[in-house]
Amino acid sequence: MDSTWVNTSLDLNISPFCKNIDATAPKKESEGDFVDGFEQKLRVKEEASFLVEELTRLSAENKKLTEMLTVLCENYNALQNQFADLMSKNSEKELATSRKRKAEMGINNGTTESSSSDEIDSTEKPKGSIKTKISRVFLRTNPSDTSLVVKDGYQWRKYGQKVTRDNPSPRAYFKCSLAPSCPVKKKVQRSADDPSILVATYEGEHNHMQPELPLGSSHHCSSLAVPIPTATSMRVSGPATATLDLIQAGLLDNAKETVKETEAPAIQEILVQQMASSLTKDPNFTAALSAAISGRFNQTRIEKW
DNA sequence: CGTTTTTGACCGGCGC
DNA sequence: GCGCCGGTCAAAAACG
Repeated sequence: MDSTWVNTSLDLNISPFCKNIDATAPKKESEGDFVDGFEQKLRVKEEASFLVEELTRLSAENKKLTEMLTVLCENYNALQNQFADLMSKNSEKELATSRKRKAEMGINNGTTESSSSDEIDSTEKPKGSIKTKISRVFLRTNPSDTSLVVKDGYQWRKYGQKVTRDNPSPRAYFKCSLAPSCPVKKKVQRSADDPSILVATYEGEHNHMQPELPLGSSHHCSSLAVPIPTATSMRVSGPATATLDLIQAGLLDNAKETVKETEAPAIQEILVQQMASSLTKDPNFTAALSAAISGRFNQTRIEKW
């Protein structure tokens, strides 16, 4: 486990321009009256060479940052896979106990999970025969906001609401109303642990395109939720409590349809920000790096899925 | 007046 | 078989 962690102590010069330029720039018009043309030329030349040198140094630093980001992403993916493996085992146990399903394949054994999971897929719903893909989205909202609305770009029609046993807050049931034949369903319920977190569970895949968002509602809107295939969820301790949605092996292909490059899911942003904040204490660097990771991370996800 | 939401009834799976 | 529970239906109400 320890081998997957990255040494996050960076020794990078974040704002070289500020320091160096400030040190060389203070002399201006006050002296300008006393220098002749030759000295002015010399000064401009020195400044130019300095800028070129600075540019070269920044380029090298940029390259270094890019490499570190690559390593960071690789390590993150490795860690994510490890966690998914661990939690997929746990979730099977959870499923067996909470839903009290028939223990026909010795699910609690823990040593035969690979073969038993295949059996689940083939025998769980004999009459349906269509394996619906399930994904889950966690969305932080205002706890006082009682509407179970998750903006995900699709149009939903509510067809039911239930108070479940394990959670005091009601669960809302939605169907996709964009296409009559669209089989996708969505369940939205507040987290029992943290009422400020909405948990939206998607079942099935849309058989139509996602509608264009109205002008003005930017794709980068942070409240736009993006479904991510999941086996479970984890709580991350840190500056800001965040809910992560980790990927279960075998469900990855679902994300191809649901994750758009133009959308900036709040979950990813929070995750990325936390990764960046662990790199350095410099707030400027944190902001710059988190922005860079966001772009890089999205790109990585798209390429992978 | 058409569409959406609400909400109690109903249904099926599961455990006892 | 009965009761519990999650999910769905559908009539009524609310809404634009």
